[in-house]
Amino acid sequence: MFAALGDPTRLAIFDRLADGKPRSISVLSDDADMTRQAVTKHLRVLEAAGLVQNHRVGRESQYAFCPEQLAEARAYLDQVAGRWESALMRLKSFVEEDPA
Amino acid sequence: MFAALGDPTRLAIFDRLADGKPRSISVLSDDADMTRQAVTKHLRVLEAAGLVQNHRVGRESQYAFCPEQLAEARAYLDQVAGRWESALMRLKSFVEEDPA
DNA sequence: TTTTTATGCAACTAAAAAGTTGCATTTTTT
DNA sequence: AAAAAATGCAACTTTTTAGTTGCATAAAAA
Repeated sequence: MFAALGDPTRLAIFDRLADGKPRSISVLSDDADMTRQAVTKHLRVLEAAGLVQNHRVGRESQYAFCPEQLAEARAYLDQVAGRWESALMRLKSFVEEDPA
Repeated sequence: MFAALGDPTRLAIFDRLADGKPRSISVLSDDADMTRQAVTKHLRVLEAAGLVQNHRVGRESQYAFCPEQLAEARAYLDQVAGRWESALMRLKSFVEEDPA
């Protein structure tokens, strides 16, 4: 999922969808400087990563923001940051111990 | 920087360094199932993304966890999540308004 | 000082990702 | 019914990324 957000085009699409409004492939392709097919591929990568959801309505396929995986990514980063913090703490108390 | 964490090998290295202990390239290569050179490349990608820091001591080059960019990533995800939340709020109040 | 250990550089190969093109299909619109 | 709009599928090219190999160098150890 970091890989999915790692591509600038995908990050831009994801960011754009964060306002909650679902958008069709063609709408998302309009202001991208690449083919509709390329955008389609990116959307599928985002979908596979669980970052967006897709449902077909009539002839168009709407992609919408999906918050679950986002939360998971945040949780992971928090966990790493937490480990780092406690490592710092241990280091600190090690330095401060044994004043003799 | 999402791209840097997007590779499983790099994520593993990064995760491992989160205990705060700096490690040399060879130490990090020992239990990786790839060449030392490959690990070196990954470390440089992580360094370029500001996720780890490197400093040479004697003949070995020690890589250590670097928290700044991590915080930035968290901030970004928080911001996206925040936008999503307020979009939900607006939608909710739109639905609830105008009971007439 | 000879030998090991830890690393860097550069050229190369291989594989995955990004993007394009052409054509077919389905749903709207006219 | 015919035309237009929105997609999907598949094959293909291009670019990047991952990983390897061989050789050179600097520091530490014997």
